[in-house]
Amino acid sequence: MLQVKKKINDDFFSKVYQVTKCIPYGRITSYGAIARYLGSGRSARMVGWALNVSHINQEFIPAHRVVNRNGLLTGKHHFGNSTTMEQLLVNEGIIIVNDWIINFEEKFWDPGTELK
DNA sequence: ATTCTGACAGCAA
DNA sequence: TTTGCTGCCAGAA
Repeated sequence: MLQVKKKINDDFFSKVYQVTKCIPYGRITSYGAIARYLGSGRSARMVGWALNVSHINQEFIPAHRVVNRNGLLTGKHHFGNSTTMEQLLVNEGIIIVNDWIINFEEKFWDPGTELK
């Protein structure tokens, strides 16, 4: 059918939510890692897009644990207050200085490796 | 229907 | 090395 309405519930977004919700406490990952895990390595933008609408989701999505591959809190501005994301991460043991995750590699959590 | 944008990432110059 | 463009997919105007 032409009008096959894609259900967001079973879409790329949902996968992003699943993976994101699987991120353990005190761990972080990158958009690219998630995108790669989903099969589209270069569709990292979609991951960010999904997280953008994740706040509409009923479940709490630890989107603050998802940063770009540089370990920079690029999406901190989308958490209401610019400090919310940083606060949450710092609260989980992530060391952040000037929006940069110092122990990024240390706390990095790869869905493709950790999750299966 | 077409165009632009978007919480990225990779590659080229 | 740094800067900039392109690719990716989906949604909004």
